Amino acid sequence: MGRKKLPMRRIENPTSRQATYAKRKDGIFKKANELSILCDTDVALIMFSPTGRLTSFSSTGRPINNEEDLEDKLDKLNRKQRESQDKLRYYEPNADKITSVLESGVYQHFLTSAIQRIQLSKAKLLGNQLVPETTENVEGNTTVQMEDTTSVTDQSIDRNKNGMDEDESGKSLSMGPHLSLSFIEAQRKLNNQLAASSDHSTSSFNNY
Amino acid sequence: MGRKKLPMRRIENPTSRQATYAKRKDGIFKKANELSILCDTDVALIMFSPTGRLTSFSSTGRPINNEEDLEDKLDKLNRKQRESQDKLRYYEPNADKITSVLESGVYQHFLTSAIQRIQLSKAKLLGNQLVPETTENVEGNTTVQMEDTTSVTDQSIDRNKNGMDEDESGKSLSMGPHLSLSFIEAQRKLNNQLAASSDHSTSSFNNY
DNA sequence: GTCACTATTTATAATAT
DNA sequence: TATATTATAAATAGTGA
Repeated sequence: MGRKKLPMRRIENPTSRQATYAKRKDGIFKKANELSILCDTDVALIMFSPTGRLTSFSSTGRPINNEEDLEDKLDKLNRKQRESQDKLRYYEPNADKITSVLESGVYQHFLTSAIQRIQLSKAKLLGNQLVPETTENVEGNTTVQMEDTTSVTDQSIDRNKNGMDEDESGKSLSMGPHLSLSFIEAQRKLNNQLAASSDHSTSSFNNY
Repeated sequence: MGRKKLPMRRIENPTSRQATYAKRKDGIFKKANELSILCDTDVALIMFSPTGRLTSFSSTGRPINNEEDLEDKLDKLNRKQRESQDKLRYYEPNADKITSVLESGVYQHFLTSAIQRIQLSKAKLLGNQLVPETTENVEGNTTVQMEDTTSVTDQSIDRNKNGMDEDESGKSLSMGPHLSLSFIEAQRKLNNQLAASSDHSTSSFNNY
C-alpha cells in the first residue's frame, strides 16, 4: 500500500527506514489491539526499533513477561544455581582438583561438622526412644515449617499464568505497568486519528 | 477493510470470531515479518486464539529471546536447581525434620562416604609429598554416589511440605532449606582461608 | 525529525464454493 | 469446517510544508 510497492528487503536509506518503522509499528500495534478486542484474546508484542529502543504491547494491561523480566529471572536463578553448586563442591569435591593438604583439611572439617549435626540428632532420637524425659523440646520442633526456596512456579505457557510467578523471596519481579513512552505517544496519536476518522469509540488502547 | 466496516468490539458470533481471528492473525504475522525485514529489527509476537491456543512469532531465527525459549531455559534451570537442593539436603539435613534413627543413619552414610573421599585425596597428597605409595587407585573416582533422581516432572510443584512421605526414590524428603548460620560462617572463614593461603582463585561463594 | 495528504497497495468481511 | 472470491475498508510510500 502506498504510492509504490516496496520490495521486500531491508530499506537501505536510514531515514526512510526509520519512517517506515514508525508507521508500520503503529499499524501493527493498532492491529494487535483490534485483534485482542474483536476476538477477545491476549496479544503481546515486543519489538526493537532500528535504533535499538524496545517497545512492547500487551492487551492484558498487565505487562507481559517480557525479555527483560525473563532475562532477569534467568540471571537470578543462575546465580542461585551457582551457589548451590559451589556449596555442593564442599561436600563432593572433585578429588583431582584438591591441590593442597590444607585445602582437603578444610573440606574435611566441613563434612565433619555436618556429620556431627547428624549424630546429634541421632543421639537426640535415641535419647527420646530410650529415655523418655526430654520430650517437650521435640514436640516444639515438629511444627517448624520453612518455606521451600526451591519451589518455583511452573513455567509452562498458559494463558492464566501471565508471568505472575515469583522468585524464592516472594518478591514479584517488576510487574508494574510499564508501557514505553513512545508507545503511549503512538497510542495518543492513533486515538486522535481514530477519533477524527470514525464514529466508534476511541477506547481501543486504553487498557490502563 | 472488507465489505463492511466492523464495529470495534468483541465479535459475538463464535464462528465469525474464530474466522476473523484466523485471518487477522495471519495478517499481523505477515506484517510483523515485513517490518522485521524492511526495518531490520527484532519483532516478537505472542497471542492466544479464542480457544486458548498459543501462537508466537519471532523474527530472530535463533529465537533466543522468545518467551517460550526463555521459559524453557527457566524450566531447565529450575529443575537443575531443585536437583542441587535435593542433593544438598543430604549433606545439610534439617535436624529437626529427622524423625528416625534409620533416617539419620542414611544421612550419616552419605556424609561418611563424602569424608572418606576427602581423606583419600588427602592421603594421596600426603603420599605424593611424603610417602609415595598407594596413589594410583584413587584416580577418577570423583563423584557419582547418589542416584540422580532427576525425574522431576515439569508440572510438579512442591506441595508436600510435611516431613516424611515414603517416596521410594527418597528424594522428596521435603525438608525446608535451611542455610544454617554456622554453615555460612564456616563458608566465610573458608573463603578467607583460601584467599589468604593460596594462589588459585577463590573457589566459591560470592562469585556473584 | 514531524505532520498531513493522497495515490496506490494491501488486508479483510462477507459471500460463495 | 476449510478454501476461494471480491467488494470495500484500511494501511501506507512517497511527497511536501
